[in-house]
Amino acid sequence: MGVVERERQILDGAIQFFSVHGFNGQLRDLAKSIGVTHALLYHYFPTKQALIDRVYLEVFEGRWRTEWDALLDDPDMAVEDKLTAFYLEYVTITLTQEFVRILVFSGLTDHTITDRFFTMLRARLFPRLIRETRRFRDLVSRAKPSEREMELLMGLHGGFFYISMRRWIYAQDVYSAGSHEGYDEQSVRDRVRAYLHASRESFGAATGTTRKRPAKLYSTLSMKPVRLDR
Amino acid sequence: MGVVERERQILDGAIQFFSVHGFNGQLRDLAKSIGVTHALLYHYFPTKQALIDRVYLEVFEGRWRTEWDALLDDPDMAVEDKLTAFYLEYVTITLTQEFVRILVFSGLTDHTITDRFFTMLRARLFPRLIRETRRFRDLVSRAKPSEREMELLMGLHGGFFYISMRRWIYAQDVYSAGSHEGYDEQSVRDRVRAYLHASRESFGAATGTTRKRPAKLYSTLSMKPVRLDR
DNA sequence: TGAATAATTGATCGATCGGTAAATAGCGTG
DNA sequence: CACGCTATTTACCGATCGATCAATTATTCA
Repeated sequence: MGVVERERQILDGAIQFFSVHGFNGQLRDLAKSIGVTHALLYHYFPTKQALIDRVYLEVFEGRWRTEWDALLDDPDMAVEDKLTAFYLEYVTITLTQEFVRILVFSGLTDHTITDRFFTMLRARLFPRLIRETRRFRDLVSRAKPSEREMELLMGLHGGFFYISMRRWIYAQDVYSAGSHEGYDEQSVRDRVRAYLHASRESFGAATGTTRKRPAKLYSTLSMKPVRLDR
Repeated sequence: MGVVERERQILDGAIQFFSVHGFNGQLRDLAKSIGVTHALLYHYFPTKQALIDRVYLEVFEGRWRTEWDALLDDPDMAVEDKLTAFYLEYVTITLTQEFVRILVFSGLTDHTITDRFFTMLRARLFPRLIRETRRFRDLVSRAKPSEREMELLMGLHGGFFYISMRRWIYAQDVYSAGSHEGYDEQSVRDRVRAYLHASRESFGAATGTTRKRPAKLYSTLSMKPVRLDR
């Protein structure tokens, strides 16, 4: 077998294997699951740690779709539809078995992958969600989100993460009677609406230094490529 | 040292140790953290697995406060206050570092503790929360919750679980500027309100076989000790 | 105090597991 | 076919780790 295919095969096998057995899993067992001897692994990866690092890299990279930036920045889309569409994809594409389990394994030991992942969420996702949430209540502001604001968002986000916890960590059979084999759109929408309306109720009108704009005008106004605050 | 104190000491040390290092942690290291030799552990526990089983038992039992049954069944308390009070305690009392980390370690390998814990939640907590949610929308029904109804609830519940995920698995510093050192009451209330109002909006009025009662009457009517459906 | 008993340790075994290296099988090329 | 190179395996090393047990220290009690 060619060196590149074999490496690919080992990597895929390792992702699958480690996501199930954790990084304490034996290389001999991993090799057996691929159908080779454990000594062969050392032909492609110098140490176990090097293999683990590659696994980290593989499951992490490309986990965020660049289209999501555009989706979340789209000024013509209703906030509710946008968040619903996003989380529907996020749950099925990002929160896969391998990713979630490896993320949690990582979180329990070294925090290499969790730290990187959360840094990314804080940079690319949360500011956009906060901005859209404010937009939903006809408010435009670049002010740093209050902790209360963030916690409400974390409630939404964590609720979705919990779906994959139940699925891939606790091995529960999760509701999936929805349309496409993934999670049910209606349930995503329910949660998004709950969140948005609660936000409106809790933080309702703009005061002080924040500016308020009519919804109609704002929603058709092309948003500048938003500088993601910190 | 007396046999009972030593066993207690080993058990406490084991809970702490395993919650940090997982169950692959070496008995020699555990023993060192206690200040004894690893051979001594075998004087109190026949095998490593036996010790692990006791650890499972210890962290699991008493994790659910019996007062919570009464709290959730209290007919005179407003639903919003009740859920807020409950989750505020739940997050600080149940979702401790040792418990959450051991729960997750268990979930990643054998599912002994997660299965038991979820069985308990499904028996003691979720039916009560569904009942109270329905009560909030002036509805009394023993009908099996629809999957949509359950998923909305899972969104709330999972959001709270996510707090301890961030804290104890991902080692993020979580919002805790609230009153008592635990989680902030306002943020709990925000989420509970979001959930309850979304429930009212989504499932609003009673139809078909379900019965509807005036809120006033219902809220002062002493609820029979509720049979927890399955 | 001293013998009996309990608590604790040190030494050791055997299996596991990451890593190494020599031997072998497979394969392309002149 | 033979040569050379790569892919793969077999055998082995050394450290780790659960488990055992005889030896040693502490404790109890007559």
